[in-house]
Amino acid sequence: MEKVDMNVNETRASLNFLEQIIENDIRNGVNNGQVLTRFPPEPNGYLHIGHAKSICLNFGLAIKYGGKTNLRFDDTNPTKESTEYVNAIMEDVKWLGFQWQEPVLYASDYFEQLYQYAIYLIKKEKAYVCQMSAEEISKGRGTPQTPGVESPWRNRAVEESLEELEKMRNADYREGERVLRAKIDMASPNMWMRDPVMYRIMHAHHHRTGDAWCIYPMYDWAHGQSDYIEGITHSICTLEFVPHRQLYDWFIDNLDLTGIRPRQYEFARLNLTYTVMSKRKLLQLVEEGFVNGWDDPRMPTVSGLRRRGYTPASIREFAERVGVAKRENLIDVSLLEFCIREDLNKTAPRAMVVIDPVKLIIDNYPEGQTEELPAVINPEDPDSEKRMVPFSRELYIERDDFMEEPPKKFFRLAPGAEVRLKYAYIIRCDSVVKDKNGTITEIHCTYFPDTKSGMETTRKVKGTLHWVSAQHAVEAEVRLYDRLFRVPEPDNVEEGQDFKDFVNPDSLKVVTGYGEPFIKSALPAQGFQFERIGYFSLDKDSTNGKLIFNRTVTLKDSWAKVGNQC
RNA sequence: UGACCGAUGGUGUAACGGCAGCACUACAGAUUUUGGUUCUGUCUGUCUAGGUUCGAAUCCUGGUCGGUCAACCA
Repeated sequence: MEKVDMNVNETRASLNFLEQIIENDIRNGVNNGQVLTRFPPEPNGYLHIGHAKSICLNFGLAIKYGGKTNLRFDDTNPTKESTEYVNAIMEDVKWLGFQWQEPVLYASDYFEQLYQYAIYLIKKEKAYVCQMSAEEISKGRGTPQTPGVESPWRNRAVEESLEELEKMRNADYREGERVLRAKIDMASPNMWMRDPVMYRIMHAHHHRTGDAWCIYPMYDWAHGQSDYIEGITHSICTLEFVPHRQLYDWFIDNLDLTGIRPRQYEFARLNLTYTVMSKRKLLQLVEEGFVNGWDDPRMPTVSGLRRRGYTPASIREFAERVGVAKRENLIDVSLLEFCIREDLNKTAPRAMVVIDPVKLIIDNYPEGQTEELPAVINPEDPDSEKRMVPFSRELYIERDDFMEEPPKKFFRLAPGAEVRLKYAYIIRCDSVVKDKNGTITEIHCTYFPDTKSGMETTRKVKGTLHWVSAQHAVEAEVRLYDRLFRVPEPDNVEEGQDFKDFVNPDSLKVVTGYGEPFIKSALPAQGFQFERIGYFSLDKDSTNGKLIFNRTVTLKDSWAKVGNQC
């Protein structure tokens, strides 16, 4: 007995508030200790990193406590929803590594049941058909400080409301002419209790139910009931739904339901610096051509992150580190970047690629000679295999790796300086050739044959450079991605300013670089690390037979640092 | 100035009446065939005023600050 308590206390120390709630419920035998959560996206856009947090939470909780998670599409507003979004969402959830309880569910599966529930409430005199206009209803609701006024239709006969509702369903009315309202309390301090709308008329084609319905339930009249029908135990949503909870409970109470009682809990949604997270705004970026689609690698969408080289594990880790609480937060993107670096560092194959090439010629290396030098594919992996890298007299190195007049702490190549070429020899720079504009076109060096990689040598160098053999190099089209926004809080700019004014015009650059032949054979491995340049991944796109890489410029990488130093 | 939610380093998040801890960031050092990785260290924190208590980040009261709510969106 004592031992159990101690264990509880020990594990408790690291539990978030939702885990505490669930453990309490299990301990108290609530729902026989069953846990069934749900992830309920509206299919009106692609999932973003904020949804990923919710997914990890809902699925993670169920996994931790031996439960299941439903995937339910909250498809109650046909004008905004589509099958394209449904499919994209399913793909993203699967890609993140989670399995929902089959089958996939839809709020629209319950339209008939909801309709019957509505009849029940009308008969109980807890709902009525109102024929005020949207504007009148809104006005009648009052303000948070002042009570609203009751609708003149509020106390109409039950039979009348029943008939009206049927007429609504039978398309006897145009949009806006009738709504079904719950009869609660027009003076409630909670605006959502002032006779909220349950059904509205929409003569719209639904992506699943087609034209079967012309009345559609509102969120509040669909969500809790869907939870109940499915037997959801813990219905977890974001903080802005806190005021809805009272209504959520009211519907369930007044329906006199006797099954598993779902409970709503709220957590703070994710906010990220330099990132817009609202679906509405992301849709604008897509529609107005700021990006090339929902899955543009600069987008904070799950599909965008995927194309950018993020792994499912890194996103799950991020969700874990971000934590769960009820206070507003603004997470630094550097945490997300840390998570992908941490993952890729352990798993990503390495290769050398030169993005901004300048030719380096080793004058004392025999013309026409080629050597195959062994290189480690992944130094973090003890079992890593080796690849052979061709070496010859003419190489490309990074333009930034050479400075004619180096500052004091510059460890790389400069006139008279010595550096090691990774996996190869130590070289010394003797001279440079420039074109008429003063741009360096060739760097001439001497190599020391007795410094070949693996040999003992007394020569000490501070710098090591990556390189590719000019004649063997594979040409690669490289896409460099920077942050989409220039400001930390694009969601929160000053009044009168548009978040789109802060889109970074340089967020995408396409350049041609040169890579080892190895990268060609390693296709289509996901997640590359290029020596000293940073992490790359292969994009799905491949045009003109060229290799396309995503470069995550915002990831920590010394290449960018050097750029800043100069 | 209605109701509700919240307030712990630059950023997140723990501590549930008993030593304010962890991670990210930043900076410094060590290692390094890339300035990466790895390792070590440093800086910085309980919104405020009272109260309860041997003892308060934690409980109570007032204040301050931030957020949410008046769609026939979700």
